[in-house]
Amino acid sequence: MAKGPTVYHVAERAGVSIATVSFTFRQPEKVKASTRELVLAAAEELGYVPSASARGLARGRTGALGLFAYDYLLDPSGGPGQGGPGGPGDLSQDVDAPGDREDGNLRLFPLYVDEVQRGVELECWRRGQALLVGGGNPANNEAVLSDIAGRVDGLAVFPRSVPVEALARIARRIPVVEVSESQRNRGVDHVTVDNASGARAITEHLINVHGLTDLLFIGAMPSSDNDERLEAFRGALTDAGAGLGHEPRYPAGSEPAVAEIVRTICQQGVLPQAFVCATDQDALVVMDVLFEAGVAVPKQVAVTGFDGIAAGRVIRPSLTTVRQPMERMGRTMVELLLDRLDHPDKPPVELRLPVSVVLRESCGCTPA
Amino acid sequence: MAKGPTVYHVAERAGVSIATVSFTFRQPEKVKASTRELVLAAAEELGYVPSASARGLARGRTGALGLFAYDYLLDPSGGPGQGGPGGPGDLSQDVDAPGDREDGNLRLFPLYVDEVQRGVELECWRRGQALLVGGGNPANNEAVLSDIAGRVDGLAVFPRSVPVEALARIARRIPVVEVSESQRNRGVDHVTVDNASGARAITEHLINVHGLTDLLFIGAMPSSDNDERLEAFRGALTDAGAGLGHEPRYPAGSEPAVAEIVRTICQQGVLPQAFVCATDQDALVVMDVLFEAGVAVPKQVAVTGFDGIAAGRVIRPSLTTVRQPMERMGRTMVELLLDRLDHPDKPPVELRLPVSVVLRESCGCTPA
DNA sequence: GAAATGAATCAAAGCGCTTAGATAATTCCT
DNA sequence: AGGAATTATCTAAGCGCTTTGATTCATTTC
Repeated sequence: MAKGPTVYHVAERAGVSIATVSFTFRQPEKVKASTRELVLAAAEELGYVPSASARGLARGRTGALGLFAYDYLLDPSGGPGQGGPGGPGDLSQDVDAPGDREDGNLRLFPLYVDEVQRGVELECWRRGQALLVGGGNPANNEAVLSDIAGRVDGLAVFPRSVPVEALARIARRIPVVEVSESQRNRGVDHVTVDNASGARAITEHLINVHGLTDLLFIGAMPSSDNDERLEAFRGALTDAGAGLGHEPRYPAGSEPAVAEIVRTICQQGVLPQAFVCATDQDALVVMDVLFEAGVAVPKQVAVTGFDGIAAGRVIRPSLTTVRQPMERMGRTMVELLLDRLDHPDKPPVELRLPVSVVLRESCGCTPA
Repeated sequence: MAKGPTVYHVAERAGVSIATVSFTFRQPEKVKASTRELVLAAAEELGYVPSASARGLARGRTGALGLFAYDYLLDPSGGPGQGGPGGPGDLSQDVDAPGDREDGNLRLFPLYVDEVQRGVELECWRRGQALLVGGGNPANNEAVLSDIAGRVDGLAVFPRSVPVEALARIARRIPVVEVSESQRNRGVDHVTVDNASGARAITEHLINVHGLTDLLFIGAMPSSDNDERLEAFRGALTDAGAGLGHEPRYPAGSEPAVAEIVRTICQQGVLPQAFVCATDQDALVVMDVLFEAGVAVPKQVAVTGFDGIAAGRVIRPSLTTVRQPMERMGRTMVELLLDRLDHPDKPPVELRLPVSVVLRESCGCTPA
């Protein structure tokens, strides 16, 4: 590509100074209409496109926001450096009809994070904000993160995608907002959901509507969200006067570990009345194993999830779950970031968004 | 945010020149190991994050690729400035269980473009490439586009998201790759699929396997892809010695127009044996209307689509279609872009990727 | 031990834009 | 008409980094 035209070329062509060219684009009202036309025409003829690098350097702001989107599907361990592959491989078979796999790469899409990402994108677009979407790369995660940080004015990150120290380092330079994980990274803004209410509501539903009291809580990865859900689960059980027939099996450590636990339970024939899963993904794993073991859901055992991912309404039986407002969460992250840019000194924000219980088939309800 | 540390600060702290600092990050092997440690330590302590703006300006490259992703769901007319909202509103009800709507904003996700976008992202991440995802905004589309163009070294665009002239203007500065629309924008690289083979194969399937000959081709938006599909459809019919019992209803102009046409056909009781739709989205509209009209698919009439979007395997009956390798297409776009950066003078490339027929329920087949 | 060779570091010139502050061109009054 | 008050434009100083060519330092060779 021939090096493109710059302000200098446009200025010369229009017979004005480079300052006027700049003003024409950044503060049109400061330039006399006739001059503006001149400059615009020159720019048009030359095919001038302002360099964002130069602008960013001069202004001290890049004008873009960043999203660090670790790919949980490539590395289902729940985060970088926490374990190897080996995850929802066979699981996706339930969802994707055979032959629908893309290049042999089984994928379960969109996931929770994907929908949040969608929200971030939509909100940025709505505001005409440039958005840099960075990808976690199991290998050189930190390098990528640092690269992105150097390109943006604010950064949105997903839970456990980044080591705390690295995040803290970035947060010293630019605003950072994290979704979930309210406990960690106390210096940065957070967007979370009301895990407690959700978990309590769905547990009480199982108890009150379906008359189930022997419930087992299970989940693969530890996180503050999951901790809160377990806590509320316990609370609901206690309040209902029901004991813990089955001890929670959380954190199981990984999805294969969850599968193994459920498999063992099936073999020993000590099924609970319901599996209350920490996340939808966990629930999918559980249902997968139950299916293999010939255990009928919800007839023999109920299953519930948490998140509201798309796959949950696709599988049979469809998954009763607690839905997070994922798109809204993404949008909110953008709002917080932009707000923080204007008010760097406001104390850290932690927004909790409401959730809603979605009753489907897996708990025994039959939706319309 | 306090203005962050720069090369100058790091250099001073480490007792070297700024050049050495730069070398430490860009060409580590040129710097003596001991010096490197010194610099790295200083950078670490200071929390130094290199400015991408400055680097970009100095190097003449931003180091990022761009994706211009017009949101077809916000504006289902198929492109900016082609019509208002009003589209798959009720349609998504088939897919989303009630209560699953997000903030009243019915969404059908992921769409064709979303999956291609996914491919672009994954490939960029894999290569550690920064990716700027720009959003089309029905209002100031061109401004946004220009802004993005100024931020990246290469741009991937979706069909009909950008007026030809605007695209041409950009393409003079940086490499551009477009997905589909092989006819337009002849100066830029293209990634397309073998529309003809796909359309022919699925048509022949209807004819040979299901013995249907009275087929109606229908689609909302005109595009070179759809043109090719219609062409192949006609060819298959001719070769089979079957006439056109029903004239193609393409381009219908919009999704509501498609719905209207099908509705009329139902009322007049002149149903074809099958609706061969230009896209999956068209097929979903068709099936939606047929359902309302009480026409059984595939019993009374078969329906086929083209694209292979996720929704197609979710609805009942599931949609027989021609699957495009969407993720691969996205990945290919990135490859082309990077390749083009190294070889600016190679003649324009047009890659055609193969497609595959996916037989599901809507044609009368019953997949495993 | 001096010259020659190679390695490591540095000085300095931009990259294309923004934006004070200075200057020039208009407009408004009296 | 002449000067004050505006308005429009320009001059010039960076913004933080990369990179060439020069310089310095360390090592090798005769």
